[in-house]
Amino acid sequence: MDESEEPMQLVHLLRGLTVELDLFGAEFAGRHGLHPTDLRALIHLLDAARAGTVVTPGRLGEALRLNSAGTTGLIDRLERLGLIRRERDPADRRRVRLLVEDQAMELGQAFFGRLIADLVAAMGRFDAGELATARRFLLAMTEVVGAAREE
Amino acid sequence: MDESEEPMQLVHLLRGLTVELDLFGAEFAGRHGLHPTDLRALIHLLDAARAGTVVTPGRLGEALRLNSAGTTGLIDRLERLGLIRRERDPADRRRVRLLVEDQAMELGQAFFGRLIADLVAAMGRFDAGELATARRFLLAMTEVVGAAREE
DNA sequence: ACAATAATCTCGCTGAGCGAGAGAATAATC
DNA sequence: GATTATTCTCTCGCTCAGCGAGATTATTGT
Repeated sequence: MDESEEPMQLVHLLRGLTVELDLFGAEFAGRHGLHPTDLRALIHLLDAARAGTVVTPGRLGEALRLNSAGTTGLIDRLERLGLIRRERDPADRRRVRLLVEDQAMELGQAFFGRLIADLVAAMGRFDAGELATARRFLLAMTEVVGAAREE
Repeated sequence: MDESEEPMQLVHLLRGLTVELDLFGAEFAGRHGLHPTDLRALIHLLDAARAGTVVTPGRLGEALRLNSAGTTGLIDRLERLGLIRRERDPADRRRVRLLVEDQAMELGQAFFGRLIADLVAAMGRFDAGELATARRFLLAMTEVVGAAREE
């Protein structure tokens, strides 16, 4: 591993950025009585809600790599905090739908709002062509990591 | 939050990338009988080893946001796995130095090696100017997240 | 010598997540 | 249309990571 090469600098930057984001999330979670897993679940649920997708315990557990027992515990926790609600699916009554409460939206806003505003502001110092390059770069890196995950 | 804006796409890309990297790490850890925290500790120790820095339990715990009891447990685990070794500092004998074993280097190589090679290869499809832009971009984003962590 | 400070470890505990399997609803096969 | 197979969720008992409080050992200042 040659540290002097430019690509290695970029690899370290990528890693450093993910570390910072993780720490940011962990600290936010801690301040609000959540666990890192709870926050990840919340993010997933909010994304799904915005996309209009139905999330069931099974799907949530799969996304977070938890088994069914752990997933039940997670949902119990979030429900106890008043962030989500269980509701039987009337069509297929084996299923349970997970619905996010308004309080969860607000929490998500508190978490992301400020950070996103700051990130977008920082992006303002780049011109359109540079942002396009950054997007291409991030897409390429995401693709590589995704591919590496499939062995 | 307007999804159609280009900056928002970039924010989501950043988040998606960190998620992918986290999952990659978690899956690697699981396959090798490690916990996510163990892997993070290993990365920290390997970085320090390459930089020639002495790592003590106190410093490690601070970096990972663990208290002293949790840190002791973590070090016990890593030592039991033969990845690190404790050694009293002869200068200040209150201190313990954490030394990484060769096996840990190999594990780190197994973890990073392939992924880094793939990432660097993907960077080959960008010219020098584009890579410089990507670096500036990542630096700017890292700075914003870091600043946000300090309230 | 004798506090005061620093670094690490021990003890007891809480709780997240796992494995195994139960319970309830739906789908498939005869 | 009864019986078996399948799907989704939940319960139970357990393990172990990490916490709070405090003990232990080493160093530094007066």
